[in-house]
Amino acid sequence: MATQTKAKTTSPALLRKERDRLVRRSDILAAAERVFAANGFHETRMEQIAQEAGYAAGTIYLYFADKETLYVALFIHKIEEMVAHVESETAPATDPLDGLRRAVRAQFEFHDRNRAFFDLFVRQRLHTSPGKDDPWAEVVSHYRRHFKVITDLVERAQKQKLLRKAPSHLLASALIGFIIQIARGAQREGESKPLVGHTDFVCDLFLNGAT
Amino acid sequence: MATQTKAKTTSPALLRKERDRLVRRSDILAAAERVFAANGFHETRMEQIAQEAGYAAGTIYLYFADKETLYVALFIHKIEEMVAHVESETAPATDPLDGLRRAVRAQFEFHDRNRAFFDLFVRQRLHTSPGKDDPWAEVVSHYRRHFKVITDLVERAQKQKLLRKAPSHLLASALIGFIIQIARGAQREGESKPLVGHTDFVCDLFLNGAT
DNA sequence: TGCGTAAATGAATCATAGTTCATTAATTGC
DNA sequence: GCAATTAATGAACTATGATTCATTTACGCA
Repeated sequence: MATQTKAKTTSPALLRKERDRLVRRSDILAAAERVFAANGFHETRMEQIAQEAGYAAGTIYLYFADKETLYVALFIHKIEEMVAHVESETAPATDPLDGLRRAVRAQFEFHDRNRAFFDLFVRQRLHTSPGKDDPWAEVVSHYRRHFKVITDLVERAQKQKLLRKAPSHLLASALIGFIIQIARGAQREGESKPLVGHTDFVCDLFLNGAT
Repeated sequence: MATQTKAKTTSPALLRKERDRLVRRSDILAAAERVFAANGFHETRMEQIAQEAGYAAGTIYLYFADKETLYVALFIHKIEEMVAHVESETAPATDPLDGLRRAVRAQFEFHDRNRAFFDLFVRQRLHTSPGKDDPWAEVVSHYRRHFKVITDLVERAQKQKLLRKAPSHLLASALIGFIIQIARGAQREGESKPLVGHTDFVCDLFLNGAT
């Protein structure tokens, strides 16, 4: 095989090993997502995750240091997915308001595809006590990226006088808060209709008010 | 003793007993509030609550059946407090829009006085799996009362053509979602300014939109 | 086909906290 | 003041579940 073509790394079928390992890691992460999303962190047993992934309990520890590490890894993975989705859906926007509409839709889409996880996400404590090197600090910084996508759109809209003058983070909060609240309401009342259908209403209300 | 003056109940200084017991119960509840609010349910040790209340660990069990019962009791107590506050502040309103403004202010006030608990509250899972007699079902019904205060105001405003035609629960969600999101943002960024200051902005944005 | 390495297993370990309850202290009525 | 009743204590008991690790199994390579 054309393996060690160049330097020290790039082993032969050792790459396959590496890749397989990542695949298995992903499988565990996927199983963890299902179980954590259904039951929350504390109510989830490592045993359940292992079972869901088709492994024995001990095996998970070959891939993740401990339960919390696994949980944080899952969070970061999912937030990245969410941000990526919103960013890519937003990219083709013709103007900032179109961008906001796309962001709202993308947000609802992610939601509809990740009901249980999203609930976990919005219920996560997002303020880390400064001082210790809390693994959650990383999650918070990812969360900020998500928030920033919206804030940036708001700011661009403001520059073009499409939105009123006001602290952009407050306008962004209004929009995001509304989305989350609708989602949680639907969850609480056990509704199963997709949420994307609310996109236009949300945008209209946000832009024009309830009057 | 002038005990059975009339019928069966109303004992002499047995009433004092009863009252004292309730006071001690309240003390424990207050201690529980501080500790739960600071650390969340799972991270809170019964030992801590006992200490905070100035009792030994076992004593709590003379007043509450177990940890969850205590937690639920606290929740119900606080939500009642919140609803009562919002209702009483809303009552003197001259018209539905004034009522909404008062509700927003009252909500922020409660917030400012109960930061930590409020965070606990908004992060609580509010959808109970139907089937079992989950003690949380009671909490959810209390939550609904809170939500209903806003919804009713919205509906009255709609009847008077002060607000657009739209499902009242969605308009209410917009308003509540915005309030919650602002509060969480402040918490996340460690801001300590009171939130009541946002009242006018929130109302204006809700009524007139971001344009 | 057989050996050496890497991966998986799952029973055993260990730690943590919720809860109990025999004992002690306080309070009340006579 | 002194039993009797009630409340508080906190050490001990349990249950639970995360994590470890000695053992087994599977796999890659010659």
